[in-house]
Amino acid sequence: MEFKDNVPIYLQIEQRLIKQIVQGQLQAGDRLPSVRKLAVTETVNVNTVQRALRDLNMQGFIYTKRGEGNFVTDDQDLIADTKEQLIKQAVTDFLKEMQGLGLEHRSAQAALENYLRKEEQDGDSEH
Amino acid sequence: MEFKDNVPIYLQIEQRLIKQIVQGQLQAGDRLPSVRKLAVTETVNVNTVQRALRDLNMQGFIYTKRGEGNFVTDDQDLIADTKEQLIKQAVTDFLKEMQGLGLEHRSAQAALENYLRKEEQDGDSEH
Amino acid sequence: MEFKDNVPIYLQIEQRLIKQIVQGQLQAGDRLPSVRKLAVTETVNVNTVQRALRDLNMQGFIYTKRGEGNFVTDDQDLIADTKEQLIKQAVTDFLKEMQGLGLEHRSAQAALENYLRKEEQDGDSEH
Amino acid sequence: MEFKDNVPIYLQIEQRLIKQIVQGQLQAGDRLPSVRKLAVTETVNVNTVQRALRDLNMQGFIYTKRGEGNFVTDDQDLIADTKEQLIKQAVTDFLKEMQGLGLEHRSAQAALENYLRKEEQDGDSEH
DNA sequence: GTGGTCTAGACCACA
DNA sequence: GTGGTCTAGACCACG
Repeated sequence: MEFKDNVPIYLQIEQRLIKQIVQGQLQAGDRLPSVRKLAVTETVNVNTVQRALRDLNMQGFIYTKRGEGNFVTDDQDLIADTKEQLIKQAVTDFLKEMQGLGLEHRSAQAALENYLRKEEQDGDSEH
Repeated sequence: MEFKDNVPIYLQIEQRLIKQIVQGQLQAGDRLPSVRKLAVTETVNVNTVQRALRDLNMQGFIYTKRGEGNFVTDDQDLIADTKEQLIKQAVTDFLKEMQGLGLEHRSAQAALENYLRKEEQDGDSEH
Repeated sequence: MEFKDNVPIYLQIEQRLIKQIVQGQLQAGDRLPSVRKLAVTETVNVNTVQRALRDLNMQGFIYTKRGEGNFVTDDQDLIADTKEQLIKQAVTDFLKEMQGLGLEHRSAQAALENYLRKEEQDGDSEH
Repeated sequence: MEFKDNVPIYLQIEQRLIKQIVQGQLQAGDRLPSVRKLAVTETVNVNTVQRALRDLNMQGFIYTKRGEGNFVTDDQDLIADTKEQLIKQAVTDFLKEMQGLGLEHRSAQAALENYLRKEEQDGDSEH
């Protein structure tokens, strides 16, 4: 049983940026905030941000123009593939969590459906 | 933005035990492993285990018989309520995660359905 | 015309280690000197060495065992491919340099042959 | 182990000019571009160019006519000797590089021959 | 301004 | 011991 398995900050930053790209919040070609700005908003050292961006660079998610900044890749396939993979991960994580609570896959699905139905009923009273 | 997700160890132990109860792995009236045994299997200090058990006691999940050990509560309602709550938590976590990937609730549900269909197809070839 | 194009130290370290692997001075499975030892022998900061090793790791040339050290990959294909590529690079660099001196490829080759013939004559008198 | 290969700029300029002379791009008796023109094309300070030319003067590669400019030497022997020396340097550099990759001299030669044969095959399909 | 490199020194986790 | 992460601050190169 492993306790305290701290995800490194630079990885957290990477993951957050990847999500923003995949989600469309950061569009292809968009310029990222400067390394120093990110360091401030994340309340983290400049080097830590740079390490994250360096990784994203090597993974193809962003590209760097020296003296100008970092930009989101135009490789739509990469973005689509990543999104698919992240979704699959979220699904399996959910199923595993539910299994830990004693619910098999189809039961987990039923619980989700049940939740959504209730939510929509409540939602109706809001508009 | 929170880094450093240092969930205290005793809380992690509590959560794990609660899941085992809710899931049925630990049945009502079952005796828990001794504090010392738990300390070993969790590779953790005895005091840490004791703190976890004290909390579970206060929350009603277990009760202590002096000289005999700790036992799972017989309060089926509490167990059921907790299970329901944990399931709800898992569902909302899942939906939130999928939303972070740009999928609204019904899309998230569709992705789950999609995953399960594929899984069952592949699973058929295995039996 | 670009002057002063300083190759970063960490890249120099990477290249030197790759050559040692390709050349066989570092064999598959060999343990590298520790990060701190390398930092001393290269008279360079620990972080700089770590950056080099991290890159080599991602490129597959070495793998890390936490708490034990860094080891040369067993992937003989990767080593062979890299060697081939480095040789090709050396050849094209040589041909380009000779071209800058007014020698076309076959003339460059002739100059090399000429040099080796003389060298062997001189070498004969040494044994 | 030397890092920081800061070859002085004026030396780089000298070497480039020498190559141009040896290669025949600058013929015996040709007038060099003016100091100011060179300073521009090399994106460098005028003084730096002047230092390079002074050196070349002392080495006999060029001579200065006051009020007219700098001219390439007519000393064909000097040019020929220099060329020979630069070629030898290139050859030994190549051999040393290949040795660093584990190839002895004759193996290096074989790799060169191998490269040229392939190149000529590919080249045939291009014309 | 931008990013890139490097250092010195700290603290953590694994074994 | 090992490697991994992070910081604070310096200096460089590009534009």
